[in-house]
Amino acid sequence: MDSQLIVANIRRHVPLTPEEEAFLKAILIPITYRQGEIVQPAGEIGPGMIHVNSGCLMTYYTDRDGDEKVIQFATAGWWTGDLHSLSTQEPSIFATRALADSEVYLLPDVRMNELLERYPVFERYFRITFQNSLVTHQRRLIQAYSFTAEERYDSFQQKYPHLEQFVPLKYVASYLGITPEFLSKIRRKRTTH
Amino acid sequence: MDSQLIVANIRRHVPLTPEEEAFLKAILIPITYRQGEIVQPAGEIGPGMIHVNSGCLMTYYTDRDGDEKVIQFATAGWWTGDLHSLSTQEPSIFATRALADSEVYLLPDVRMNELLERYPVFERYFRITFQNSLVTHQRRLIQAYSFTAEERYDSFQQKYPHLEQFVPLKYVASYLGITPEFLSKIRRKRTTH
DNA sequence: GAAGGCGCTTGAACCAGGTTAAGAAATGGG
DNA sequence: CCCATTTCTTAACCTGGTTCAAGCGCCTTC
Repeated sequence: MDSQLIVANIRRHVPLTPEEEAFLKAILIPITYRQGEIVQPAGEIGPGMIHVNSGCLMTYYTDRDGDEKVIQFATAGWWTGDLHSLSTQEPSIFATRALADSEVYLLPDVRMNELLERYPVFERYFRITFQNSLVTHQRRLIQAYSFTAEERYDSFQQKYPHLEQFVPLKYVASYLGITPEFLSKIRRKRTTH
Repeated sequence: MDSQLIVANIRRHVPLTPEEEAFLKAILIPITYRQGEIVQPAGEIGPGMIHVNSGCLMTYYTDRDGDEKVIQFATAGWWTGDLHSLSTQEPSIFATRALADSEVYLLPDVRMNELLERYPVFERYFRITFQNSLVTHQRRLIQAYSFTAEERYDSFQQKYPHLEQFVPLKYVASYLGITPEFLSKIRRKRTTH
């Protein structure tokens, strides 16, 4: 597996010395998953941050009725991981699963702390990353409250142009906060003009 | 105005040397607002991060229909500020208003960048702060999609036990993503057993 | 102290989206 | 290749929440 993507992504936000880059590469653990495999089960303490190199992961949780509610999709270049579990060391309520064959790098919790302590440039990098992610989450919250399901579907299609082709629609519906049946209605309206 | 609270809040997450503390204090600008005053209008570039020392602010935006949609309330000890406007230097779509007489510290954008460059401990502090805020936002997103309005109202009352007494109910309704009329109905059901 | 103006409530009609159930289409494993 | 399971769609009906319109209490302000 090739660590070009992750290093390039980091360099888009902060400069890295050869030493910093080498240290990062040394602690990253490459893992591959087949479509459908569980990357991280619910109920365990999150092992660390995961960077998607190729493929697609989804993070979800199982609600009171046993339905799987999708929190986010992570495609190439994205970070995922249960931040709450990582900072409190409590078991995660989220699970993560590969929706396609995927290559990821795991940045184990303990190693990440080492990385942050030794090289503050990574504090900066993650500060910026979390800041950006916060903006995205704020926007989704606004959409959840003031857009209709159909508008959210539009915006999903724009944000993830390829996902709809290989992600089961029931997960897309879940991500949008609607039932698969209602997504079906929206899609029919689209195709029949 | 007294900077004990903000320093204590930062110290809960990272250690500060006297020098770091002094520099921070030197660049913070204390401002007070009367109830109802605009802290930050929409359409301007965000001036920086705002830390609430006392009182209460609300951040909202005005949607297509001219309705004010509340994004968040910020009480003593909270940071607020338009992260998107700050990082892109685009005009903010959010406005912030004081819901009660309030004392805040403004950390101006340029000064914040200086602070982060000189003292990486603040990169760490904000990394942790944004990380925690991300967890909160994730949770609200889950609530928006899988809780009923009534459950969201419960959780609002737990999170902000005092707010309901002095915040106009129409803003509470907006924060919950419902109309004032429907909040009224929920409340009636509560009081009449 | 009358006249607004604003925030809150009420009720009735209405709609976006959910529920249930059943069939059609796709997927996958032996 | 075929059967079993899962996923997707359709349709009829249901409900949480909205919209609209009116009334009420409580500040202002003249």
